[in-house]
Amino acid sequence: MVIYDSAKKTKVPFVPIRENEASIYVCGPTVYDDAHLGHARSALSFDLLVRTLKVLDYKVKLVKNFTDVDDKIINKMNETGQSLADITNHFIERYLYEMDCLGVLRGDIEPKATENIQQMSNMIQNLIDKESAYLTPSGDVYFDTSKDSHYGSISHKVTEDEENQSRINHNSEKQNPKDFAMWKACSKDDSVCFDSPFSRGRPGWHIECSAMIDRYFDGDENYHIDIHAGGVDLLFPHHENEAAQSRCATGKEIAKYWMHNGFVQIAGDKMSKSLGNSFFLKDALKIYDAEVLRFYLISIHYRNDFNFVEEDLLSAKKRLDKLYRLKKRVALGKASIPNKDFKQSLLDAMSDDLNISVALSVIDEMIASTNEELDKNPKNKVLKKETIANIELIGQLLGVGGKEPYSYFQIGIDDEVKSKIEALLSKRDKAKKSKDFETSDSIRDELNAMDIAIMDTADGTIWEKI
RNA sequence: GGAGCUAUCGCCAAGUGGUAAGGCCGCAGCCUGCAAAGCUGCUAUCGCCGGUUCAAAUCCGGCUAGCUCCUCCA
Repeated sequence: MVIYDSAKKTKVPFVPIRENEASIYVCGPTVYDDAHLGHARSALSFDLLVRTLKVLDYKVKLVKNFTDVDDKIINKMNETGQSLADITNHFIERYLYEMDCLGVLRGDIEPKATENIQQMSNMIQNLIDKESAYLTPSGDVYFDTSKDSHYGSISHKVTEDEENQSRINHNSEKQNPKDFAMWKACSKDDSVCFDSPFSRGRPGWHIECSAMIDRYFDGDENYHIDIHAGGVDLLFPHHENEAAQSRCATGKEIAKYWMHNGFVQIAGDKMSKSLGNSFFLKDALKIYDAEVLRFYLISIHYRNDFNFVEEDLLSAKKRLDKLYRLKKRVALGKASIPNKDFKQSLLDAMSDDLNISVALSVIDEMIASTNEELDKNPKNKVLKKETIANIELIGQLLGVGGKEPYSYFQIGIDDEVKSKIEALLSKRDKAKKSKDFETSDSIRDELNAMDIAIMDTADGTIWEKI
C-alpha cells in the first residue's frame, strides 16, 4: 500500500506502527447542521481507504469523532431555543443515517467531544504545567506556538512573515498571533460550561482530537496512530494545532501519515456555508439513488477537486448499470473465488493511493471480457461463479454492486406501476407471437414513455427503469 | 498581501522520461422482426512560450486561466 502523505507532500509506502494493523482517525463533522455532499465525500474517501486495507488483510481500528460542543452549535441554540443535546443528537442521528444510506462503514468508536471533557482538561493542564500553554486573566487557555519547534511541520503553512500578512486581525490576549485557544472561559450568560482546574468554560476545537486520539489509541513511543484523515481545509490550522498539542503534551507525533480529501464544488465554486450553496445530503438522497450517489462520489480520486454535475452523475449511473447487467447474467449460482488477475489488478490500483480511476477501468474491462465470453458460451458455469465472486469483491472494496440486480433496476417503481408494466409486457408478448409487430412496437413505445426500457432475451423480455 | 494545487479527446478522467488507460456521448458493424442490452471497430500528442534530454503530457523557467488555504468549514 502506498499513500499520499500530505505532510510530506508525496506518496510514501504505508508501514504501520504494528505490522498488519492500521489505526485511523478521521475528523468528523461539527453537528450543528445537516451534512452536505462534502461531508459525504470525506467519509467516502476514507471509507475506501478502510475497505482497501481490510481487503489487504489489515486489522483496522477506525475512530470518527463528532464535535458536539462549539460556538456554532451555541449559536444554533440561541437561534432555536433548543438544548445542546437536542441539536447535536438530532444531527448526529441524521448524519449516521445518511452515511449508512451511502454505505459508509461505521467507525469502531464514534466519540463525542462532550464525552471527553475530562481528557481534554487533563491534556490542557499538562500543557500548562509544561509551559506550552498559558492561562489568561479572563480564564482562556492558549497554546503557545513559540514553544513548539516543529510547529508548521504538518501544513508547511507557517512562514516567517505570515503573522503580518494574514488577513485576520489578531487581537485578544494572545502572546503570539499564531497561538490558539484550547479553552474558552464562559461568560455569565453562557449556557454551555464545563468545570476545569483553570476556569469554567468550554474546550477549543483542536484539543478534542488530540485528547481522543490519546485516549482511544495505544500507538508506540513515536506515534499515536498510523493515519489521520480529514478534509483539506483541516490541514491548517486544525491539524497543525492538533499535532502541536499532542507533540508537546506527550512527546509523540500524533500521526505517522496524514491524508486529506479534496473539496466538492458546485458549478465550479467551493460549496460552503458562507456562500450558501450547500447541497445537503438529505436533498440529494431524495433525488438520487444512494448507491448511484456513492458510486459517483467515489469515482473521482479523493485528492482531486470534485465538481458536482448532474450529467456526470447520470453517466456514472450508466457505468454502474453495466455491472448490474452483468450480475443479472450470472445471478444464478454460488460464488467461487475471484479471478486472480482481476483481483490483483484491482488491489494494485487501490493500493496506489486509492487509484479509483484505474480500479474502475479494471472493472470495466472485466465486465466487457466476461460479457464477450458469455456471448460466446452462455452456459459457462465456471466463469459465472468466478464472476459472482468478482462482483462480491467489488462490493467489499468499493461498497457498490451488492443489491439484487433486478431490484436495482426497479428503484422507484411501486407495485401498481410494476403490475402495469407486467401487463403491458404480457400483451406485447402475445402480439409478438402472432407477429403483430405494430402492436408490440406501440406497447414498447408506451413503456419507453414511462421511462421503462425493455430488452428481449432468450429467456423472455426483461425491463429496466431508466 | 502571502502560500499552495490544478490545466490531458465534446464531457468525466488515468498516466511523474521512451512515442497517450477507462467511462459517457457520437459514428460504423455483429446480434435482433425492429429495437434494447451485449460485443467489435473508429475519434486526442496532452493550456501557451522557452529550456534540459537521444527521448517529455511527464523535469526546469516564464506566462495565462481556474481552484484552495492563510477566517467557521469535509
